[in-house]
Amino acid sequence: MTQSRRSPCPIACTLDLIGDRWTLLVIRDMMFFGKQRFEEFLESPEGISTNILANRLKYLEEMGLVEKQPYSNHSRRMNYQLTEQGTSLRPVLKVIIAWGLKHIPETRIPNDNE
Amino acid sequence: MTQSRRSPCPIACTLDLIGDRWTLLVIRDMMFFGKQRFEEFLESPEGISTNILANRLKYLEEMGLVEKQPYSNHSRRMNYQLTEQGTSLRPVLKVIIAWGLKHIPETRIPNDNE
DNA sequence: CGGGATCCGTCTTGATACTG
DNA sequence: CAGTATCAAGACGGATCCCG
Repeated sequence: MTQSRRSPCPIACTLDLIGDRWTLLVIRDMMFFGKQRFEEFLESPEGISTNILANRLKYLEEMGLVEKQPYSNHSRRMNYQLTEQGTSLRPVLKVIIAWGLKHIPETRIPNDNE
Repeated sequence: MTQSRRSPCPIACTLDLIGDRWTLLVIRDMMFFGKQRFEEFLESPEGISTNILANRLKYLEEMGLVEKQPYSNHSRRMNYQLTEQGTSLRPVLKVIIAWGLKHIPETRIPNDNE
């Protein structure tokens, strides 16, 4: 995952961060649905599997887009929250949503876990 | 490649189209550098390999984002051009460029084949 | 029970060699 | 020049296991 960059191009570098089929969906769940826990991400309709989710959360944490905090002292619950860096992706998500809604038939804003 | 959709979410569906490490770079080359031929895409600094490029071009054509035309009657040269659908991705590219420039160190607008 | 880690079969990726 | 064939390596998806 820590590949050296392919070029100085901001598109190439951004794709190295979030250019796959899952990462932005995890960020979507945090940003628009307020999800914070491992199990909540698993409930999303796309059906991410546990190893992929764990991998992406760890990578997002390493890249500084997500912060992990213990939920309390006495449980293993973890909270995953967007950092400021992560939140700054909102315009990217917004424009992708707009493009998808306009150009891909039968897409629509889903509910929480639909 | 013709997977059935994971959900009606516009983000998920858009990622199924362009959510990988190469597709948007090919579109970048067409949109901002005016590249049209197979060989030109190969010259980009990220170093896409020929089978990946052929695969992505074919898929983009199938999805209606790119059109392929013979360059002339007497050569095998092909021209790849963005369709209107493909061109409509410009705002997506723009916001990704802006995000990358701002949030990833040492990124910059590259020249043609740099 | 929640949050993973591990294993395994399958699918995808990518580098290279090869072809018309 | 514009791809296709081949093949190794890696990613994915699912199931299972493990640990507090």
